[in-house]
Amino acid sequence: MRRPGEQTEAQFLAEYDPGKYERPSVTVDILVFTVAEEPADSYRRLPEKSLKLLMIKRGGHPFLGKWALPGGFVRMDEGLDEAAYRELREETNAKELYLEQLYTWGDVGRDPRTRVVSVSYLSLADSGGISLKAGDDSCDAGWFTVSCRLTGERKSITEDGYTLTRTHRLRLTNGQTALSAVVESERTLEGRRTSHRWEVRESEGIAFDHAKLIVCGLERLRGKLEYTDIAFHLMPERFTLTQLQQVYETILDRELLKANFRRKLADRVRETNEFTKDAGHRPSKLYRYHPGGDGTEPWGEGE
Amino acid sequence: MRRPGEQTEAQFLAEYDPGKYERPSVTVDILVFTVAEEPADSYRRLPEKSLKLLMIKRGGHPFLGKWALPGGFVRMDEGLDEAAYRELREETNAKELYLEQLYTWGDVGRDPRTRVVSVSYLSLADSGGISLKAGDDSCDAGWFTVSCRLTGERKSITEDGYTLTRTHRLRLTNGQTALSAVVESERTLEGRRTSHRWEVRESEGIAFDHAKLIVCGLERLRGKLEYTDIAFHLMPERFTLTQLQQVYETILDRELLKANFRRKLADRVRETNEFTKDAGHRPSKLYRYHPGGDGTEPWGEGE
DNA sequence: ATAATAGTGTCTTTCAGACAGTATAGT
DNA sequence: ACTATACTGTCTGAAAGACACTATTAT
Repeated sequence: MRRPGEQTEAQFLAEYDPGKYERPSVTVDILVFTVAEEPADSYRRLPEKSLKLLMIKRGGHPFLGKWALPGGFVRMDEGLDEAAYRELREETNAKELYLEQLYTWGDVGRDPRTRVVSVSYLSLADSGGISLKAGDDSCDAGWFTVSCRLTGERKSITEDGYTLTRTHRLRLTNGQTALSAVVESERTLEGRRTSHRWEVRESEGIAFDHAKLIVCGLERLRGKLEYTDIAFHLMPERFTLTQLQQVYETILDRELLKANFRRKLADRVRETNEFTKDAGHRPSKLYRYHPGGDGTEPWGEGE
Repeated sequence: MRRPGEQTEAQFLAEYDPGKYERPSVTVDILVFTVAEEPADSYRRLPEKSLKLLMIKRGGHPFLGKWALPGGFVRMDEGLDEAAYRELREETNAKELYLEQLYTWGDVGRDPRTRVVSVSYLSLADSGGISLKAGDDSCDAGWFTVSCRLTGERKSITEDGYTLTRTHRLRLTNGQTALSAVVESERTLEGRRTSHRWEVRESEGIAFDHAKLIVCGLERLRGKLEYTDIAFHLMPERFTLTQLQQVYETILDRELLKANFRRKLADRVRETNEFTKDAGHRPSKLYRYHPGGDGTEPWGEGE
């Protein structure tokens, strides 16, 4: 860096020694969500839906036997998105998944091995459900039903601002396996300075700090659901409007009024001539996604 | 990773060799925006405002003499946000800046020295303008007036989706120094798969791929302006509603109707007993930010 | 008085929310 | 006939957009 006038850029690059400084490792971690149908209670009732998240059982240290998000180290010759796609292909048989960068986590102590900076991604699979690759000798993958509830909210006003602390209880279940965690989100305003921190308070069965990546990603998924067309990545090619509404309701964890929902999504959807059949009630028209909608897919990356 | 049963986690960690794999470097790059007043034309007219961005002149290779975003390598013992704050303090005298993570850039060839993954941040300074540190021997910092215009938009419909290409012309000026770039954003939908790429087509005087970080960050700033209270970080402690409106207009690059603007922001603002004076016209009431507003600062990170 | 900005009132349109009603398959 | 879902019509109130109007200071 010093005495730059004495070197051309080409000389500088030729003599550059990348080994001079110690560096963090860089990984990608991917939140793969899907909405799946639970077995139906009765021949008439529509099946319930639930939100699922793909987790991988760790086959090595650290956190041996705990469950982690799919992901891994970024190689020197691949971009970040590329690495995320590669990791996805290593775990699943799906090729065409939605993928979007979420947030980058780089706290100092978050991996016991060494300093790790982790770029998290959001991925969505259609409710047909993608198939998982047969587990290698040392690892195992599974879809976990996600439930995340706000269990506490505390706002304390200080003289110069406030602190808003929200406590979330995350539960992941897959058959007899149950994982859980308590994650706190703390938003502070002090004068002009704001900060937002996520902290894992308890974590049972979930590796690393992945519980907070999950809770944070879930909030983002909910947010984006309301102002983008992201939901269609969770749908099969053809679907009924009720199915679409169920996907919204499942993720938002709240009921919506049918008439209003249909009005709002009418311009993002095109009807087909097909109908469902063999349900215990009136058949329902099938629709396809129609992207042109209103054109206002809002800006940028990351959101 | 192999034969995990033979080792405890403690043993594994003790023997872990972080030097085994080659790793990327990790940097932070910060977009520091502010809105500044241009010198007034007449004693009566209100001064015009313009959006400014902090840039640093490179004092070493690579890109010697070009202008880059403030930033630098993340140290092994500091978190990402911490690194961003440290870099900001190294360049400016401001302590209390708004800081928010934006996006992480990790294309393979983006730095000629070595593989660099760069976490970009958005920072806002109030229009009082923060003072810059005296330049070191080898570098120089300055506020550049930002202008970014959409110069082309092309949508091509394919059989299975579409491609939307938008071309932006970015101009940065500071006195006689003028930098410019052409940045393309390409959004593709093919069946279920979507992708979004940013590409720098031309870049005059701007180091690395920073032109695209700037254009992408600017889009995010515009987006967030409309649905968060982010704008108040650009305001001094007390301000008039017209000043606040000017900040919105400057960033959005479009005029707003006064009555509607005031109605919309009424609940985020508290009046004081003070007024401006010595303007060539009716004095204006001064306001303060009132956070409680509607409480709906929407979710998560990044976003 | 005048120029320039400060600030208010109100009309219209759009849209979200709520809810009541009709339609139609399968058993 | 009955059940469960499919689908539509319409009322209300809130908010966005547009615009016209009044108020107040320094020169």
